[in-house]
Amino acid sequence: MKRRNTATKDAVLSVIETSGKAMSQTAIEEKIGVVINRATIYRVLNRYCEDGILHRIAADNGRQYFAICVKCDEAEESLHHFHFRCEKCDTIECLPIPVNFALPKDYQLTQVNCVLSGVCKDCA
Amino acid sequence: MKRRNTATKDAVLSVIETSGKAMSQTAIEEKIGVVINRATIYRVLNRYCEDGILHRIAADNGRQYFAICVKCDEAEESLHHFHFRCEKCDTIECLPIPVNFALPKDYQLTQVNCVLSGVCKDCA
DNA sequence: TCATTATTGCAACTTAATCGCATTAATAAT
DNA sequence: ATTATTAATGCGATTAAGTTGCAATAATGA
Repeated sequence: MKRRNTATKDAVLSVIETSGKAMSQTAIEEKIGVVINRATIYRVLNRYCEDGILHRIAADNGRQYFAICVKCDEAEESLHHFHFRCEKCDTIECLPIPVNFALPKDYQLTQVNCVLSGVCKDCA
Repeated sequence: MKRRNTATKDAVLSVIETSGKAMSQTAIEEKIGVVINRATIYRVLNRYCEDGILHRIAADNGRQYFAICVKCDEAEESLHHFHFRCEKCDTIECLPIPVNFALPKDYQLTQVNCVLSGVCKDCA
């Protein structure tokens, strides 16, 4: 399944890059300027996640947000940082705060999802 | 809005207590033994959350889980612990690991939701 | 025992996300 | 440059989680 370059893919990534934050499908659709089908946006986002370009954050509002992780090319450990979801502007940002924990014996880890919620500095 | 005692309420709480873990509505409905409507279970769970009996965990699978927090009567800080979601047995447990972080200036915190996922000790 | 109103069940609804399928279009082969 | 292959897209339908309106039921207090 070799990937092809399309305007849609570029546009989606560009919107997220510009925002500098993690975005939901809805937010991307609103900001992207052109009309792109919802299913297509989700498929583009899922492909980017598979390819390690984006990472997915499951927020406590039950929705998915997608972020470009500047450190995704480094160790997996770099994924272990906190996210902050602002309830006012509906965005999520990656905080430069590492998540530290020691899992009890015999537990196998596959995912870390730490989301703090409240009001961000821009909306305070 | 004074609360009334019902068999349904007791049964729901009892199932969660017995499991010793956080449970989803689906899991509760399966384990509870009697037929209780989905909407009713959600309403019971939401009421328990309002009353501080249960707390709600938003898992990275997009679903809600409900747990009896033994420390809910203590300081709010006690809520800041990690949860572990086992992908095999579909339960979430509260880990005795505190979540530590220092929020950047001007951020206001209202929620902490930290979920680690993988395989728990019982399923390993 | 009766009145009040919280609780419940049912069906409909909302929202997030996915999926099947026909069509379009990016890339590789000729 | 033309054609063949198949990834990507749009559309509509579908799934799943959770909520809501409303009428019926039942817990509590008078």
